[in-house]
Amino acid sequence: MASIVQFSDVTVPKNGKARQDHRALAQRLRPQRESLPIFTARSAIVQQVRQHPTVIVVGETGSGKTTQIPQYLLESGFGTIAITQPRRVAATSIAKRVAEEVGTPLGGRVGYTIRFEDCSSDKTQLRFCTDGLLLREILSDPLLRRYEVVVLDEAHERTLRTDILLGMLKDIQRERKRVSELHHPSVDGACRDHRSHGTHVTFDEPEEAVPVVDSVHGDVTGVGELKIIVMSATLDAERFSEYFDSAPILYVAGRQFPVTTYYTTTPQADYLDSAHLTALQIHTETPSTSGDILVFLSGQEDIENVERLLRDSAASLPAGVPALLPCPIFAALPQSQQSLVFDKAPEFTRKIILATNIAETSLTIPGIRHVIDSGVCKVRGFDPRVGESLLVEPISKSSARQRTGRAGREAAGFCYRLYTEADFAQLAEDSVPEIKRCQLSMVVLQLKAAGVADVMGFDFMDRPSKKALKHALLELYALDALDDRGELTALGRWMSEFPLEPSYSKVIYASQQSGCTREAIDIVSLLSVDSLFYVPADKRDESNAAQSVFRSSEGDHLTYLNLMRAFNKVKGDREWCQEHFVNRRNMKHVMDVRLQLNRLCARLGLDTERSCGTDLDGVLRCFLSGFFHNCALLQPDGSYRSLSGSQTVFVHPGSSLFGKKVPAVFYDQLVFTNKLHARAVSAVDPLWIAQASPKLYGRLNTPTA
DNA sequence: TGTAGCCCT
Repeated sequence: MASIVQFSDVTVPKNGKARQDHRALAQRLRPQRESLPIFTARSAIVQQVRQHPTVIVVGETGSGKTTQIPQYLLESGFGTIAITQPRRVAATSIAKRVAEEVGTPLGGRVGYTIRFEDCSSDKTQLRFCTDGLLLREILSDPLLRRYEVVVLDEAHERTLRTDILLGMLKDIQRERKRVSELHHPSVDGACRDHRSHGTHVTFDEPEEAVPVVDSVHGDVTGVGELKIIVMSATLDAERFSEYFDSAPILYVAGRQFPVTTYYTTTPQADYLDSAHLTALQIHTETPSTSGDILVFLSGQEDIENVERLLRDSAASLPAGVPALLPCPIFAALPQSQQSLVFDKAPEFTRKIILATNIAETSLTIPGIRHVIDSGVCKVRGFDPRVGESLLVEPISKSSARQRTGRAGREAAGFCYRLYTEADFAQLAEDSVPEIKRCQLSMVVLQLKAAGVADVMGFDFMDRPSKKALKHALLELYALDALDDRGELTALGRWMSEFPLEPSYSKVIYASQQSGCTREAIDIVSLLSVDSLFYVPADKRDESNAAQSVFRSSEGDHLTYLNLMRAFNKVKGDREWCQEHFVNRRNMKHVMDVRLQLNRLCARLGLDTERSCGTDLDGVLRCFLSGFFHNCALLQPDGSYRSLSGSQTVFVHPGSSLFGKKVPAVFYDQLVFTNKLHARAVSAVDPLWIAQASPKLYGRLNTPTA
């Protein structure tokens, strides 16, 4: 019997050559692995993980903690390990590197799983995944029993998903400890000691073992304890340690080159002007061989303004000064233009990269030796009373340090902060965690579905405001996802299966009765990206004309549907997208979401082909059953006033209803920038709104006179 | 009348 396992390791004749190649590469990479600063701490790290349920690891960039610690655990006999990353590219690229170092093909012992892409197998022992994916895994496997260790990387970023994971993993760890003791009642310290010292003795299941069934987690037979490793790049590790019952903190040295930091002597009135002048000064006073310049700005508008200033200056540089090449980069920029940042500049030319926060963590641009930090960024905010906002705010100290560090990746560098040292001292130590500044309806639904009955009492590392939690509970109640005792309804359970905000899954639910599931899934998919079009600042009229072919007089939802139909007709042709200013990468994402939703709906027994044909009013009514709280009515003065908040809202200039006057609209989202802007807006009959939510607008149904 | 930081399922 046991020989089956041994054979599978030896007899793979076809891949024999490939396996040798993998091993040879791993051998070649070995000296490099062993020269990493973290290598000397190898046995200390493993020992700490054996001795403690949770360990905090603090390591600077280049310490190798992300690639090495999982391997150390694997080599020491730990079972299956999940390592989470906040970003998809990080999960895939790190998995590739680690597979090379381990010497096995990707998807074998080392693999990754992200949405739409699973490169793992039942052999996979090191699984790199996104934090959001592990969160969803909890819904189908509430104790994460397939993992012996979970490593939470980049925890200092405190993304929404990291924070929920922190709380849920803490719960799971406690629960697994409880059930593993339940399952081995006769064995006290001795057995656990054995396990925790990692002599990797595996115990056979006791013969008399009967399945242990738990009301929330199902059969919990044979569940061992869960090890948690929290990895952070900043020194705020004490908070993680406190949260995990005084977990030990391990510090690992990094490989960052020194960066000289300069401040302005006086506060700057206009950071765009200062950024432009500072970049010019660096460019003219240092040789272009001393590295490229990276400028951090708040958004697209800033970037386009500084780009214009630089282009003007570039035309009149003194003789003998090399050329300069401004390279903008932000998330909404099409991929083809984004990639210019990574291209080598022509000879005697220096790149000046103008970036948003995207260059702070999401991507690393090679060749940077000078950083200019404006000290600001755009921050998403949420207040149940005001709604969402997106405003320019000062960054935190840790964010400033992160930006500075971007100058010292390859050699010693320089950072120019466009604010005074006194202003720096005034900055908050860390940015406010996302969980305290976003809508929580999806978080609450997920927690409820994972069996957390008392959401208000959940052990958050940073607690969102009571007001925000109550707002989410009320919204879920209005959507019929929770009953009047706050318990998950059958519909709420059904909605939690969807990787969507609850409003959208409600729309899909409602579409069954209206007979427009196909249109509902299409439009929900289309709304899953920030922007379907890319409009360059200097081509607004041109793009307006090109996009008018999709425009529906009823609004954006049906306009988007027209776009998808046209996109499918030309099979997503690259040139067609360019001609119509359609963001092809985002459309690709839309089509991936659509496929996933179609499969999920089919699994849940929905007829995904049910279409309403040309009766598109039914589609809009269907959307109201999820968006009745996002409605506005036309006022006598021609403005729109939101129904639930009584605030004046403005139709976004990019909307097909911009400048039009209709009696009532609903919108996908409301964001305050300089004004309250409604994005993705459609016209509806005011009567439909009242009918969509008797709970919220019930009184509107009864005549008052 | 005038415009969207970043990321995830």
